[in-house]
Amino acid sequence: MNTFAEYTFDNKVQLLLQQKYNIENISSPSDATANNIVNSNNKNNDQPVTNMSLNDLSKPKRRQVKNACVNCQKACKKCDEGRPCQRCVKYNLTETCQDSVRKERKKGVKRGPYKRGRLVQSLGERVNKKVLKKQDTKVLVSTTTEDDGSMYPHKLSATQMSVLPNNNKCDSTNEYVTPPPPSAICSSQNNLSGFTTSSPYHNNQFSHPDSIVYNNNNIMGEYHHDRNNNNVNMMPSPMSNHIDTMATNGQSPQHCPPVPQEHNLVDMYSFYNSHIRHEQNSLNMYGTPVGSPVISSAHNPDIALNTDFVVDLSWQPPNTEKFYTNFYCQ
DNA sequence: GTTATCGGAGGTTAAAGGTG
DNA sequence: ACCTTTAACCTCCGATAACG
Ligand SMILES: [Zn+2]
Ligand SMILES: [Zn+2]
Repeated sequence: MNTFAEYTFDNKVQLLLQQKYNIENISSPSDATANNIVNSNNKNNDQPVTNMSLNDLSKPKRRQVKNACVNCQKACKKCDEGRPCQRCVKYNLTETCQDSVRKERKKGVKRGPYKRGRLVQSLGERVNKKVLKKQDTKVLVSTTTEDDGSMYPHKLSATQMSVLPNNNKCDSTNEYVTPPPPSAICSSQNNLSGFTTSSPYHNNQFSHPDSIVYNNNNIMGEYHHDRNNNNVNMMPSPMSNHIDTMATNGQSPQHCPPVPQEHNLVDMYSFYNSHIRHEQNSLNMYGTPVGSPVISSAHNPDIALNTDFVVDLSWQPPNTEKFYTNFYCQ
C-alpha cells in the first residue's frame, strides 16, 4: 500500500522516506530514537539520521490496558477492557470490577535542564516528517538538474537532493526577503564561487520555469525570475547577462561582496544570510549577488552522498498568502 | 501442587524544558 | 506555537512466599 500516493514527490522519494523511517503508514508512532543527539547549544548539522529501525529485532511490545479494574490492580494482574473483566469473572468479583481511579499528575515539579541533550533533527528530517504527516501538501519545487533544463519533479531522483538550512525569513523585522538561491547541479563549467554566463540554470530561461508550484501531481504555477512581480517573491536566480546582481524589476544591478567559497551549505548560506541579504534584498528589489553559491555535486561530493533534499522552509512574501515548504532539488 | 503476593520492568502521558 | 524530554503514574510479568 502506498500511503504517499497523494504526494507531490516521485516514487523514488516516497520509497526513500519509507525505507528511511521503516514505516508503512503515516500513523506510525513517533520515530524518535537516540540517534543524532547533540547538545542543545550545538549547531544543527544536516547529516541525515538513518537506522530508524534499530530496535527491529527486539521482542514485541507489552500490551496493557489503559485502566485496570480495582481488583486486577490490587492483585497486580492483567486486566482487560471488559467490565466485568475476565479475571473478575473468573474469581467471582464482578460486582466490584470497576475502573481504578488515577491520580492526577503533580504540577510544578521542577526538572532542571535536559540531561541527555536534545534530539536535534536536521531540517531534512523535519521536512520529511512533515511530508509523512501530510502537512504542506503544496510544494514549491525548483530544480535545474536535467540537461534539457526541465524543472519538473518527475524528472528528479531522490539521490540528487540535498538539505539547506532555513534562512529565508528575516528574524527580527517584518521585512521578508528572498530566500537564498537554489543550488543546482551544474555542468563542469560552473563552480562554487560564482555563476557563469552560460549556466545551464538559465540556458533556457525563457522557456523553462525557475520554480514551479507542484501540488497533487498538478503544476499549479510557474515562476520565471525575470518577471517583475514584486509579490511573487520567488528565489532569485542569476540572469546570465547580469554582472553584479540579479536585480529584478528593472533596477540597476548593484555591487556586492562575493560569497566566499565554502564547502558546506550551512556555512555558505549563513554567510549569505548575514552579509548579503540585508544589503541586497528588500521588498522592492530582489537580487542574487555574484558569488552566490551554485553547487555542483562534482565539486562537493558530500552533498550528493549525504543529503536527501534541498529545502527551504516556508517563508512569507509580503502581502500574499503564506508559501509552503519549498523543495529545491539538486 | 496451587494460589497469593508484590518488586520492579516496562508502558503511558502530560508537564517541563527547549526551539524558532 | 509547537516539539521533545522527562518523570510521575500506571500495568502486570514472573519470582517467590504462603498455603494446605
Ligand atoms: Zn480486571
Ligand atoms: Zn475486574
